[in-house]
Amino acid sequence: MDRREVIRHVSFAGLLGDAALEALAASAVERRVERGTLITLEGDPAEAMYLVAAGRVKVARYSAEGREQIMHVVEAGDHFNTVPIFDGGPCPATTEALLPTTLLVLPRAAMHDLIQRYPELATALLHELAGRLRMLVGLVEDLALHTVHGRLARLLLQQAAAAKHGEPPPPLTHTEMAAHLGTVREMVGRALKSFEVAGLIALERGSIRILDRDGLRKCAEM
Amino acid sequence: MDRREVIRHVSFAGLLGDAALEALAASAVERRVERGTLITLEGDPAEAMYLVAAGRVKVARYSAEGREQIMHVVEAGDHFNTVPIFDGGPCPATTEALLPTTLLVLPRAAMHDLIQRYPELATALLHELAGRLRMLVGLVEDLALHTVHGRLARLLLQQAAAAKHGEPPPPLTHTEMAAHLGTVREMVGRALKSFEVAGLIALERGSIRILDRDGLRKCAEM
DNA sequence: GTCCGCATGGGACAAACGTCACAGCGCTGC
DNA sequence: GCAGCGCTGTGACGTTTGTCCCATGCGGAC
Repeated sequence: MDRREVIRHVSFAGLLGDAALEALAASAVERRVERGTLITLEGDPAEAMYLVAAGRVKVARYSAEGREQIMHVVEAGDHFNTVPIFDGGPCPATTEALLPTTLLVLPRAAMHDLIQRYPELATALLHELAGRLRMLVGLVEDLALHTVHGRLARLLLQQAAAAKHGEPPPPLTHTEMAAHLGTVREMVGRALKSFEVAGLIALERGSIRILDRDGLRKCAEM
Repeated sequence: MDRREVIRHVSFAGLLGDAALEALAASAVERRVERGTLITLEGDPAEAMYLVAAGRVKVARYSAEGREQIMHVVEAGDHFNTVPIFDGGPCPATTEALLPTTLLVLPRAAMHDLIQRYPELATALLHELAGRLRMLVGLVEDLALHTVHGRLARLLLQQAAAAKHGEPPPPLTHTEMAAHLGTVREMVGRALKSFEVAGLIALERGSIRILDRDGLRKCAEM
């Protein structure tokens, strides 16, 4: 696919004019990576931010014992590693391709240059970063103020909502859900089981069907 | 104090030219609030962002049972409620003055206008939001991947580091620490006690002295 | 087919965490 | 002084969460 075509479909393209889009496309370097490729490592110096042209990327941190906390999953049209480009620090998280992925690499210098020339780009990025901040505030609230059951119920409801809005996210494994929820695989399995015996969900091979949306919402407040 | 004088001392003033600073000052409305005043409420529509000219403001979320999770404490020269101005959503958190506080209120429309006229302002805000994001990623990691002991050890080390860098933060009560750490008062008390018997800290009336910095750093990894 | 890796299910147990209750202490305001 | 309030200290208890371990099932690679 043409790079310009890709750029036209990034999440914040609507806020940019044609000239800015052209310039973005001209500054980007394409890079294809396989599933499992580590794109940035937490703590490494950051030279670029990335747009996902196709594929999917996981943004996460890891404990010394190897437990994973996912901050965000970046879909096609979205960006990552944006923070260090603007605050000048090292990469804040480790990022890994979850699928064969095509990236557009935007070097720091190029971004700063583009922002000078196309102020609309700065506005668009402010919008993006603000949204990301809101998401993270939600994640903090979840982790600090709710039980695993509550967080899981919320995750299930979110997934269901996303599925209705067109883009059906791939079914997550228990391990992946655990990494989103700040817990471990076994807890997810047990919590799902308890939702099933309570009649809130039906566990089918590889997928979960919600039977009692309101019941789940009750659980979500724990 | 003169409003312009205040604006000159906001954290990101260094990135702005004189004209932009003047314009910011001209757009701001001053507001004084007592300690304990709620400035924004989570979920309310947002009309403005705020600069703290003097005082201190707490940004937090609350569970249904009343437990508090502090996202951030805003000191003089810093800003808050910035997210909803740029992503268009409601206030993401409840904010409360911890001291008698002087605010500069920057209405959404004024900010958008200023950014059009002074693109440097957008750059400065990108820098700010990126830094805030990095902080929150750290908070998420803490909550998801570390025990209360580990988080507390880190908090003590941070406070000590901040004290060395000139601005001695006010000693926190156990309840306040708990709100930072996503736990409850009793846990903080017990964890401090355990650090004391381990010889890592000395508990003095109202303040905590670090005796074994390296020992604390070890604990911080839990 | 067999083997292997990965996802799942589940039991037993231990550690971490939160709740409740109560007591003491120091300060402020009356 | 004394009452009231907020901060602290502590013990007992139950819940939540995490760890370890093993068994099952499924699918792809060989």
